Amino acid sequence: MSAQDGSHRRVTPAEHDDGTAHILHVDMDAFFASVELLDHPELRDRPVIVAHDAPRSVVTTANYRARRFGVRSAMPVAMAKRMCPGAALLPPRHGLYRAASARVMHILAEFSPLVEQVSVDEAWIDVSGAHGLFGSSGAIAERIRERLRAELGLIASVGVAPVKFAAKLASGMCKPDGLLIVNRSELQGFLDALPVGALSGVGEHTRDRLSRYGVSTVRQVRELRYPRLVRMVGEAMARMLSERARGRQTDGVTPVRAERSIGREVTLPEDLSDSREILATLSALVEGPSRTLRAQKLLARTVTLKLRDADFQTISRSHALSVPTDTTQVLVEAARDLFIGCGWDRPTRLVGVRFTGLVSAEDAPARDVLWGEEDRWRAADVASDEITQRFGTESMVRATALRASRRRSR
DNA sequence: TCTGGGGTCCTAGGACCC
DNA sequence: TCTGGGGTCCTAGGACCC
Repeated sequence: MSAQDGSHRRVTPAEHDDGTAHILHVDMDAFFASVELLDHPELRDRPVIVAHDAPRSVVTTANYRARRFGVRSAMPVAMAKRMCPGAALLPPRHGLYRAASARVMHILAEFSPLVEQVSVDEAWIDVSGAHGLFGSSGAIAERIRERLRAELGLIASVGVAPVKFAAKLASGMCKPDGLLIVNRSELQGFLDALPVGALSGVGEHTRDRLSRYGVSTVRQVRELRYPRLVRMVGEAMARMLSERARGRQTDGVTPVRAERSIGREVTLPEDLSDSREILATLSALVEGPSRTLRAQKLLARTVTLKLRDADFQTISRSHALSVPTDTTQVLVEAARDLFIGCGWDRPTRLVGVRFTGLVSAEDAPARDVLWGEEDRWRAADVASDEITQRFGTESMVRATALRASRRRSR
């Protein structure tokens, strides 16, 4: 409460830093809403919700003024509106946020080459090598916050700790507009007091499981014997929990991580029952991620179809191709085959497609030795990519998708 | 109030190979 | 004649994060 109206700002003075914490976690406060406010200064003092104003839509971000009314991310917009009728509702503009994100990351990169971007609005920075130039970790954290505010008009909270996960915990705890430094000697005490659910990776399910054994704090996790923990939550989760509970983390700040999958999914405005329409939606859906594959010079090995029915039952079906591809037609056919093969006949709420098993197109065997039909489809892709690049993605629509949309509008 | 869309990672069973 | 065990890949489902 006090932190939310700014009267007790949670800022550790930089002098608290004793030189044992070198990882910063920078987390932008209410990022999308803050970026929108730069464009809408007249809304500065009002509750602002970033979300599509549609029946099945959920809240993407809300500013702190709206959060006071109980509005939260992922909450249905209908509910948010009822909780906070005076809020301004702004549709998300992801291009704008990506651009702002790039400016943020650009500033961070000036302090250290070791910047790991986690999402649009978050990054870890390892400043071990930066003290000579910029001073202590605490001092660097302060300078970063000042520059983001002065140059971009954006507020960030920063956590400083000896390991990544603790830095992230710290930034979360001093939000908004805060700075929290956790020195090595303070780390165990800091962790012990936390509920397990505070750890990233521990959600509702794991929390419930642990609570059935009477375990609810990080300290209790630390005091469990390892085999028992494994029985409770499984091997990988146990390993992670056991390490974190002791303040340990082996992986450091890794600047670039290769993408593992590319996909797209849509929740339809109304449930669809006609399988021809679902197929048409699916075909159109494949276009975007296929283009992304080609733009990033990647090939996909596996195609996964995702379907959700009116009762929220969700299934997935996947198929590994014999040869990785980036050809839209091949990917469309794989997706269609999966749909036809699974015998789905329920009213459909969501359709999705995802490509995994990504490999670099450069590493793949040269495909100009291939012959026949796929070559012609590839030529069509090249032409279509050129057109969409010049005139936008709306300019090209697969004929099957077009027929479906005509059918719907009749 | 009725549940988005972009992802990552893990589990578990079965096939297949050595 | 019956049977071990480990590794890897594929598939389906689910937990989790922002």
